[in-house]
Amino acid sequence: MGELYKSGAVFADDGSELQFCSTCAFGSVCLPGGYDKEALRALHCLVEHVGPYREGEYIFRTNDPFGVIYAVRGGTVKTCTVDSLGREQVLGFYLPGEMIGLNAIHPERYPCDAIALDAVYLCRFSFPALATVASQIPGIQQQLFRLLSKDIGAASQLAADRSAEERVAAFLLGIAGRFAARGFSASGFHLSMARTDIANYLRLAAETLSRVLRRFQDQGLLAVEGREVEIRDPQALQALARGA
Amino acid sequence: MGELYKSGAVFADDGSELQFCSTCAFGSVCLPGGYDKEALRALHCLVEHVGPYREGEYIFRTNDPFGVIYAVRGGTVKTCTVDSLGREQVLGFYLPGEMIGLNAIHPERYPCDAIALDAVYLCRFSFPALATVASQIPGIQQQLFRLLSKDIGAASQLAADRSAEERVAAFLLGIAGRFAARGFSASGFHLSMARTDIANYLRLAAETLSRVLRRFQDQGLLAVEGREVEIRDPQALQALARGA
DNA sequence: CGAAACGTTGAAAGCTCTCAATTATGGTGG
DNA sequence: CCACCATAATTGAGAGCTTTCAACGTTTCG
Repeated sequence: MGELYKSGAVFADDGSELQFCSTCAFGSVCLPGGYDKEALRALHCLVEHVGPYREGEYIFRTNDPFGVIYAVRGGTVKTCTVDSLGREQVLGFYLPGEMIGLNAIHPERYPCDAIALDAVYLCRFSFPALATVASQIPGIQQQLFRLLSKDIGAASQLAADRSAEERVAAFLLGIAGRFAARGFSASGFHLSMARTDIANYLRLAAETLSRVLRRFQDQGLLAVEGREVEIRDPQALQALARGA
Repeated sequence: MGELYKSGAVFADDGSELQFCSTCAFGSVCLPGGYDKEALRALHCLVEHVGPYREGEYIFRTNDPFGVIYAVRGGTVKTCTVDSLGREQVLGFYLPGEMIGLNAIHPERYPCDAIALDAVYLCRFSFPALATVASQIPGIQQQLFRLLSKDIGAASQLAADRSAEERVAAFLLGIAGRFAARGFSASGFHLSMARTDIANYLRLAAETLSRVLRRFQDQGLLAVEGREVEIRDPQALQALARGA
């Protein structure tokens, strides 16, 4: 439930802590199997577990002053902006293990809203504190650089000029890959976001997305029932995603 | 000219060095007026001035192993990818003071080509060395985080779903702002990139860009002669960029 | 059960693209 | 210095993909 500030003393109860970390963006530097025990302790010292946020709840809002970043521990988050005409633009979806708020470092304010799509649990890191730790532990600094760099790539990917089919295929494969990376099935999964959100994220009309999904189903590439997706022909989808 | 490795001893001849730095992405932490003399020395110690690259020359290529990032010292650089079907996608244009290569940290390979659009001079930083300095000098680490975060914002901006007119208006104002930030005129400037590149960057056909520019001229919003641009009605452009 | 939100399907309109032709522009060689 | 070619930019017309508008089916939940 509520928000628990984790003091340094918390290291004792390792069990559950490490569970969380196994899916976290800092997992690689943070896990006990890893060689950097020191990093582990430092991180655990400054992390706060927060949540659950319920569906529709805001984690932060556009223009909130920046101070913390989050790792998703459970659930799904979407980030989005609303422009001056009131048009919403979904910027990203975040699954367990992924990081939110990195795009706020520069403007020093969150440049988007972050909204829970289901029950969401997060790890919260004070960014100044994290930066301090990062300057002492190279692995953590490195990981932050990597995460930031990765987000540039993700945004560039989204900006690519591609057809509706390419976008949808790439999106589904992307989600599948991210689930797979966390040990879930890459062929069958549940989408926790609405069609409208997916369509908006892909810069398509909801109707277009619907039609593309139907076409893919008719071609036997996948099966969709509501928010349940089963990928039947990853090869073909891959080809489509690359622009076949 | 050739590439000069700057040893620590170089600090002596300050004049020209500081000239360069005044337009560099590290200017704020690096300039002598700033409070961090130490940062200045550390950076000067590991920077290499390289160039000129001539128009069309590659600074790095897709899949080159990552090792260095660059600050543009003079000239203009474009970055772009070429997808499996041979379609080019311009990712960005970089003016003096801006940083290239940050999106290569994560994949550990450059995910794009970087090509000189005119005579280009760069400052080259070994990234590992820079990271080491960053862990010793908080201001530099902070600046790197900022630069990375800023690039996420830039890429997201590009990914936004906007009409041709919105894109073109925003692009021109963006360039104007970046020139202005460096002390040049924001109302009149020279574009060092071809129409095709601009169009591609904006995810438009070259013909569409041409038509939008004509429309803007006919409406008295700007004057274009070849690559010379004069912004006549920034207000109106701003309104268009926001989606009027 | 019924309202409301969500998702799908159909038809028509629109914006942008593609194709084609024409006009500049720039560099090269005579 | 001018002719000439190659490249870049502009303009026009038609096609196409995606969007918009509208209606209908479905699911959720009070």
